[in-house]
Amino acid sequence: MKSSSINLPAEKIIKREKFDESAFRQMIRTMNLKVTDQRLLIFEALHSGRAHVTAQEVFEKVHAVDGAVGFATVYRFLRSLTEYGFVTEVRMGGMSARYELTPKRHHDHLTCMSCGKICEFENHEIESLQERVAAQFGFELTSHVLELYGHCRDCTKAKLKKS
Amino acid sequence: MKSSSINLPAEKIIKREKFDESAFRQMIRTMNLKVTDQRLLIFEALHSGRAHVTAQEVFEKVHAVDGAVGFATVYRFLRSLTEYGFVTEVRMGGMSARYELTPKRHHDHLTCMSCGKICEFENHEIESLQERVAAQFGFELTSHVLELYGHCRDCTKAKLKKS
DNA sequence: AATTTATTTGATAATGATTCTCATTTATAA
DNA sequence: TTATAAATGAGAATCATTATCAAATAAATT
Repeated sequence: MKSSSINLPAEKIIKREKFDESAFRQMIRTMNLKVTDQRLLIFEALHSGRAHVTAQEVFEKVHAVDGAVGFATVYRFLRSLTEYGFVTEVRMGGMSARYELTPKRHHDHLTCMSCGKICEFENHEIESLQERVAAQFGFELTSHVLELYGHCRDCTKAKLKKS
Repeated sequence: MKSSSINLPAEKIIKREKFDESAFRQMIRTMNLKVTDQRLLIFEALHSGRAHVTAQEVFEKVHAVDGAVGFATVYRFLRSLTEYGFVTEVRMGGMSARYELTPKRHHDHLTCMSCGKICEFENHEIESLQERVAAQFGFELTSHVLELYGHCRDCTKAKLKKS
């Protein structure tokens, strides 16, 4: 899909906790799945580098380590992880899904349409207003998607300079 | 895509203004496009029936009137309309895009995951909190997606009765 | 350690949504 | 009425994702 959407360029690598293999093994067992090298590699790929990756990107990282791993395995496992909530799926427009290890704290995203930078934020006021809206309509809320799009300071400046 | 997502069933038909062909002709000219029967049919399809339709659904409605109209024409025109903002694209998870004639007032959606009902709402407090968040990160906001998911009163009741 | 068995895997085909191609048709400006 | 750039429709192409299935393997059991 070439489409109207932006193509995300590099994103800053975020500082992250040390890779804890045994924790991942535990998660896999929690899902009633078997611990395999492929699955550990997928976890490793999710854990290092940029926070929001496509299945394709995960595949490429895993493939670089073990060229025998196939697409299907990556997609399959990402799906399981998403179903169990260990991984969160983020979608922007019609682009391919991006995945991240579910963060401890819930957060939403603010994306720069120029450079692709993604900022994470949490805002309790917004959350509770959402609950209120749902209640007004008699809904029980199960989840939500809040994605903000705009231009970051650097890109706004850069654009001004050009014109 | 069978996937994890729900398949939207029927949605209440919303009361809408009278179909105004000349207004649509005007919009087409504004886009620097030519007025064709196909395009008027597509407008007609968007204007009547449920508010949020897929390209496929639009195609079927148009096709029922004129069996000669093709997919491509529908997709192409929906894209133009979306680019010019006359139509708004709504996406839920990995499902196919749904389109609606851009409403006069901006609004967001609250969707029932059981029956597919879509409620529209607007909440200025949420909007301005979004602006505040963006400002905190030095972003200029251009757009946002806020989709709430849950279960409507009827479906919640129905589920309770079953168990 | 060897055996068993249900899972998992990878290659590849299939799918579904959407876009592209291109020869033909058509709206509209002149 | 004509000229011509734009629009159309049929079908191929693409892209992300999922399904299929025979071969490989984790882990429970002997």
